[in-house]
Amino acid sequence: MVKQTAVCDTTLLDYEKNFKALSDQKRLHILRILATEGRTCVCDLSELLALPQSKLSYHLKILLDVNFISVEKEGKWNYYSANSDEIKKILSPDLCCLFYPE
Amino acid sequence: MVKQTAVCDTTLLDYEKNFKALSDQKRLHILRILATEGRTCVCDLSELLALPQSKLSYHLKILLDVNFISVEKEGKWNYYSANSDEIKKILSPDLCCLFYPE
DNA sequence: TCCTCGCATCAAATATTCTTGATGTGTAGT
DNA sequence: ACTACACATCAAGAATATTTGATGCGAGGA
Repeated sequence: MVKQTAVCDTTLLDYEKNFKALSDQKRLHILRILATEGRTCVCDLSELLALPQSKLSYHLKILLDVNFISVEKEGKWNYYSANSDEIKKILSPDLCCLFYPE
Repeated sequence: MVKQTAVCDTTLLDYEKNFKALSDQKRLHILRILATEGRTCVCDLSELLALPQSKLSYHLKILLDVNFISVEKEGKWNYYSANSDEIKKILSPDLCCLFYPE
């Protein structure tokens, strides 16, 4: 047969980026902590995850870029939290225990 | 505070692997074709996706390893199909139009 | 103003993933 | 047995992603 499916590669590219952001244990762990603990500053995350600050920043940026998390800057501190609505758009409800709040 | 969340790293590792399998445009395209067209042999996939056979095999193996697809061998041909149940365990219903059959 | 802290960012080194072309294996036809 | 086909697998190189330590920058506090 060989019939071309209608393909919106832009969309697939977007999904690729989203899944890439999720395809790392550390980032999944970050998401879970943010989802369960709520707003958390980088220094606390760094301790909770036992990650050096610069590595953590690197991974936070990746999650930020796909809008799975967001930051609020207050004085010297940056507080991160999970955007559970965005996460729910992608992930099944079965994964709630891992990544969704409450 | 700094309180360690109960973490099952094995589980996170599994999810990492699942999402890694999804984090590639070509593999997402493969999944979509299998989901919409149903059982398809490698040679047809190769044409549909305009991928050389060896590259296609590489990506099929990755999807196979996480059980998002399965093979049936018949004579000279290998027919692949999407395991939509497995996919549904991971992905939100919103993504149905892209990846789920019927 | 000077110093410190919390964090982002950068560049270099390393690790992981993907591509490519060649080779191997099993099946079917002659 | 020989050949052709459908596909998997391998090894080497190319491309990407991650780690590491250093540096930079803004917000307070002294």
